[in-house]
Formats: sequence, C-alpha cells, structure tokens
Amino acid sequence: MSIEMHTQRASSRGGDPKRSPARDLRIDAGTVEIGLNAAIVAVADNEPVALVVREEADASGATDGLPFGPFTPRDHRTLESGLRSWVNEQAGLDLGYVEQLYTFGDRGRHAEDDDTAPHVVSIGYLALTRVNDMRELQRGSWHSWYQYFPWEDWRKGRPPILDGAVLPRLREWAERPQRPGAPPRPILRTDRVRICFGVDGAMWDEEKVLERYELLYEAGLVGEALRDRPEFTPAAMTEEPLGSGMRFDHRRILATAIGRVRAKIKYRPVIFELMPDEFTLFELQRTVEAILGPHLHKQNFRRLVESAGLVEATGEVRTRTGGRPAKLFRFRREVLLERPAPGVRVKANRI
Amino acid sequence: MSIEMHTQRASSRGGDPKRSPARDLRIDAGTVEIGLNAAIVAVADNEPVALVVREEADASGATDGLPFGPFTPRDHRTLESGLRSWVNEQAGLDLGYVEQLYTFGDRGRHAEDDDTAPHVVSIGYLALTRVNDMRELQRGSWHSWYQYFPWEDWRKGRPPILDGAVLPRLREWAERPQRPGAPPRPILRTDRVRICFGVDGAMWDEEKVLERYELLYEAGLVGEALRDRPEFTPAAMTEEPLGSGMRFDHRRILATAIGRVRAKIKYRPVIFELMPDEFTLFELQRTVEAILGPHLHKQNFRRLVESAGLVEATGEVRTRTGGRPAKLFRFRREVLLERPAPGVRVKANRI
DNA sequence: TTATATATGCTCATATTGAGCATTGCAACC
DNA sequence: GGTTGCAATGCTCAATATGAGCATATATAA
Repeated sequence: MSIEMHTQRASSRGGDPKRSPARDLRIDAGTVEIGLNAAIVAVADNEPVALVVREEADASGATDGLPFGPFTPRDHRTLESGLRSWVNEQAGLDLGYVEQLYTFGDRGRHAEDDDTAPHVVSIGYLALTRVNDMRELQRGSWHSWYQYFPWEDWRKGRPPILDGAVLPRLREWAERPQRPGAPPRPILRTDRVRICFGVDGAMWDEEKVLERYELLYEAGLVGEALRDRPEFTPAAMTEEPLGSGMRFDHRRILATAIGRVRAKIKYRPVIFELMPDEFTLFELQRTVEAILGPHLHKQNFRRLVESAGLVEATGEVRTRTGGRPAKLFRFRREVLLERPAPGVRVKANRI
Repeated sequence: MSIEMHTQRASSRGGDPKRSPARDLRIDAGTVEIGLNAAIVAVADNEPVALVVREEADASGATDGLPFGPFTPRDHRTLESGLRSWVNEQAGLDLGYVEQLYTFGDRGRHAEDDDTAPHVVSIGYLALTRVNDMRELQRGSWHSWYQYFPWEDWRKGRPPILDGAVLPRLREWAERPQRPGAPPRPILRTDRVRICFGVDGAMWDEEKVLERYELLYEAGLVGEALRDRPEFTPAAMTEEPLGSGMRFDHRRILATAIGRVRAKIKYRPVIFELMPDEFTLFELQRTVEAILGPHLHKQNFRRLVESAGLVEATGEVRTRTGGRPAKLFRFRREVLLERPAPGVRVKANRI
C-alpha cells in the first residue's frame, strides 16, 4: 500500500480520471457495512435496565442482543437520525437523550469466517429514557444490566460472585506460566487484574466496566471468548462462563454504555433523563445509587444537589414514603443555560 | 423499511436463504467507506501543533487537511491498527498514545453531489506525540492548531478576534429574524452564543471547542459552511471566513481533538505523552498552558503535580533557566498502576 | 398512643483550593 | 568580588468544599 491514501477521497470527488485504479482498490478493500447499536437504558424500581431483543442463539448459545440496524446513508442524513428512526420503527420508542459511545471495528474472529461477507463496523450509542416512555414496545424487553455484569452490582455490598468465581479464576489466569520464548508482557497480568478489579490495595473503580469485561474476555471467562477464539474450546472451559452472554459484540457495547453513564452523571445532569418529571430527593438518590452503587450519604447528597441548583421544589409533597412526607422536586432545566451544567458530583471510588 | 433490521446480521451469517432480498437491500443502501482520520498533536516551543497535509484546494479554497486513509478490513484486524499502519507509511511516524474521538457520518451536503459515490463515514482519532518523535516525516508539516481556531488562543489573554469579529457577527446572526411561519427554536440562538462563547455572564469553557466551531459553521462564518451549504453563497459572505479552513470535515475533527485533549489532561496523566523524558515543573506547566490557556498559579501547580505523585525528581538540575536552577523531573509511570491515575486536575473555567 | 421510619435541618472536623509572601541560587553586569 | 535580576522553591493563611454525624419533624402502622 504505497498509494497516497489521503488523496483518494479528493480524487473520487475531484474527478481526476487517471486515479480510478486507486478508487477501485478502495471500493474493493475498504467497503464495510455500518451497524448502529443502541444501549437504551432506564431505571425502573431502582433497577437499571437495558432494552434487549431476543433472537436465535449464536455459537455460544447467546440469544440476547441490543437492538441494532444498519446505517443507510440514502435514507438518513446523519448516523444519529438513522438510529432514532429505526429504534422508533422497531421498538416504538422515541429516544430523547442519545450520545455516541464508541466505534468497534473488530468483532472477534467469528466475523471473518466468511471471507466474502462484508465486514461490519459497530457504532455504539447510549440512550437514556424514562419508565413513562417504556410503553408500547413492539419488540424487546427490559433486562437488568447486572444480569450481564453481576460483578458490577454493589447495591447489596460487595457482590459474592467476585470472591466466589471471578477473582479466583482471574488469579489462575494471571499466574499461568507464559509459553517459553514468548515476549515479556508490557503490563503484568496480575497488575491488570489488580487495577481493573481493585484488589491488593487498589480501589474498585465503578467506571472501569469495559476494562473489566475485556479482561474477562481475554482470560476466556465469558461466553463470547469461547465463541470467538479457537483456543477456548468448550472442553477448555470447564466452569460456567461469567454473566449472561450476548450476541456479536453487544455485551462490550453495553459495558461501554454502563461505564459511560457512571462517569457522566458525575459531571453532567443526565441523571434527570432517567427521572420522572417530579421526584423526591431520595428517589433521585436511589436512582444514582442504582447506577453507581449505594455509597451516598443522604444529607450530603441533598446538600450537593440543592446547592448546585440542579432542582427546584414544586411545592407539593409525597406522602406514604414510610415516614415524614417528602417534598417533590423537578429538574431545573435552566442549569443547562448556566455555567457548564454540573452533574451529581459524587466522588468516584469511595468503596 | 419495515423489515426486522436487527435480524439482518444474523441472517447474513446464519445462512437463511429466504432473507437474501433484505441482504441485497442492505448491501445496496448500507455500504459505506470508512475514513480513518488522525489528529496528531504535539507541543513544540510552547506551541500546540497538529500534523497537517497540504493537497489540492477544495471548493472553498482549503488546501489543508488531517492525514487520513481508508479502513481496509482485509489488511487490518482493528481500526486502530489500520490507523497506526498507514500513519507509519505516510508520515514515517510511529504513534504512541492513540484514542478514538468520534465517528462522523454527515459530511455536509457536498458529499452527496455524486449519488453514486460511496458515502464516507469518518472515524476521528487523537494521537499525542513528542517533539523528539517528529523527525523523518515523509509528508505533512506541523501547524499551530490556533491557526485554525484563533478564538481558542487565550495564551496572551482574551484573543482580539473574539470581540473584533467573532462575537459581532454571531450577534448579528443570533438576532436575525426568523422566517415567518418557521417553528420556534428549542434553544434561542442568543443562548447558544452565550453558553458557547461565554458572554453575558456565562463563563468561557475551554473544552467547548467543537460546540463553538459548529455554531460558527451553522452561522455560516467558517469557510466550510460556504462550501457545503447552498444558502451561503460567496456573495452572501462579504466578510472573511473565520480561521483557516480545512478540507472535508477535518476542522471539525481537529476541534473534537482539541476539546478532548483539554478535558483529558485534567483527569488522566496524558500530558506526559507530550513531554520529553526529563523536564522541569515549569516546562510542564507551560505545556499545560499551551493547551488550556495561561491561568495557572505556579506554586499551586507544583503542589498539585507533586502531591498527586505524578512526577519524581531525577536528581539533576537544569541551569540557564534565567534564574535559580530548576530540578528535573520525570513522569512516575507507576501512577498508572495505582488508583485511577489522575491528571493535572486544574479547575476548568477559571478565566 | 406509641413505635418506627423516613425527611430534613444543622454542626463540626478535616481536606482541598486559591492566593500571596519569603527565601534560595545561578548568571550577568558593574 | 560584589550587586542585581530573575526564576525556582518553600511556606502560610484564608476561603471553600467535603465527610460524617446529631437532632428534630412528621408521616404511617401497631
């Protein structure tokens, strides 16, 4: 490949005919199919959920996946409008808050089985929605995201699966001797386990969802690794894979989405995309904790939220809270027009 | 489009022959070309620079662009390895730190002129590199990024172009009356100008580089708008476009890159990707200021950097600083193995 | 009526941050 | 050789922000 690649686009547009060979090469080797993938997230009853569609099982037996569809530039001017349009068609859901997550180009080796099949590039999106908007779904259902990532669920304290399965098996993998003659690893496996899973003095960082999933994938402990990589034959995997698997690379996209939400609510007021119009401060706190883990001091949380000007009292109260009635609040949309609108700036890593 | 889009990928792999019409439709309408675009950033002599290649002029007269090439899945397993490989071929540069920025699907209307041309989706990448690594570039040269965004250069105080040209023309655009019968705007133009450009009591947020560029694009004040949108004829644009233009959507990608670097150095130690092995704390501060703007308190900056454990003294000193000799420091790589490695946590928005 | 549970207001010790003064040590100049 | 200028470095102090807990208010349920 010695052609001047960065001039190709110019030649295809500028109409310089003598460059057509380059253009043919490009179409031949460079054409791919774009898949738009949506991690559509809500919180219902203090349970964070994602919209999941169930299809025929893949090679690993996974039936669940995220809603997705191709990007058809003929029909949609932008990627995001394409996504909104087919989520609306498929699920009957009008997305509100949408943000792009990441573009994944490698789908694991299974995608290269058929050399003539077009390569697929997945663009992952995060959408946040309210339970009110959840009616009339044509297909798909809402699943707790912790079903796919049980080690991420710290709402009842440290999840037992960590010490029961995840860490022992990761340690075995980390201490497995290297093949003789293999190059030394730039970062030790034990260090990677320590940083990702917060052991040996390191802290658990709830935002490292993707890093943890990818480490488990590399260690062959999740179903997708079994499916994608020949060295992990079913025989080699005598124990249960960790968490429910998903088709394609959808669990990776969901992991990216969870990590992004966890990071973003701390510095942008996106938590309110998940709340009904009116709510009590404790309901707001419970929603934050459903996403981050339950480590918030109640009084300080209200001080934080109120002093940042994120909410205003409606004047109403909610009774039947189990105790004293709670004032109702609504999101102060004006903060979006003020200084860089803050999120609920709860400190990361207080676990 | 009422087909079940999210099953298509399954059918193309699972081999359900009766679905081939859907597959044909997809290939016909859904195939695109992937362009990998690199914003390769360095800081030389306290000037933040990006690698720019110069080609034939486009419709707006722009000759500068970012290095880019197509993604050829046949040759490269991942998007990032594709990027690294052709940056190496084209520019003779071995990239170190690379991170994906954003995937842009709409290139403005000029891309739809030729209906048979494949649609291009641009995946933007940010790469950080050192001046030492800058030798032996086969093509391209380093340009100050403020050449393309003069309103972002606060190193000598508030840039004059803001009050001299940018804001007057934006205000004229914001106050221009709407066409009768047009739907009311969800956010007022004046509010958008206020938030993006920090006027009327709002604060200048140095991270909103992309938002500012896109507002100027929408207002028809940058060359690319002239090129892409028929309503901005050259006749309608009697004044100079703002900043140097770039080909395709490359200035948008560079804007994304600048905003990302400015945000990221505050919470991850990526600034050291731009530093030589040994440096004084003031050199480090100057590099941060080249990127963010010059608003750092020298003593507090050292306290911050040293107490975060980001650096360690080498034991050497640098003389000829103009005053007392300065201790030399190096990056403590170990922080990457400690708690979530922090950046230089200078507060945003102190301007 | 009392027990109980939550809502909410308030205090206080501690950590972090912003700003400035004081001192040190090389280099250039007389 | 001393003096002066300049940047490096050390240190203080007030203002805020943060983490934790005590105290009180007001519902519902037994």
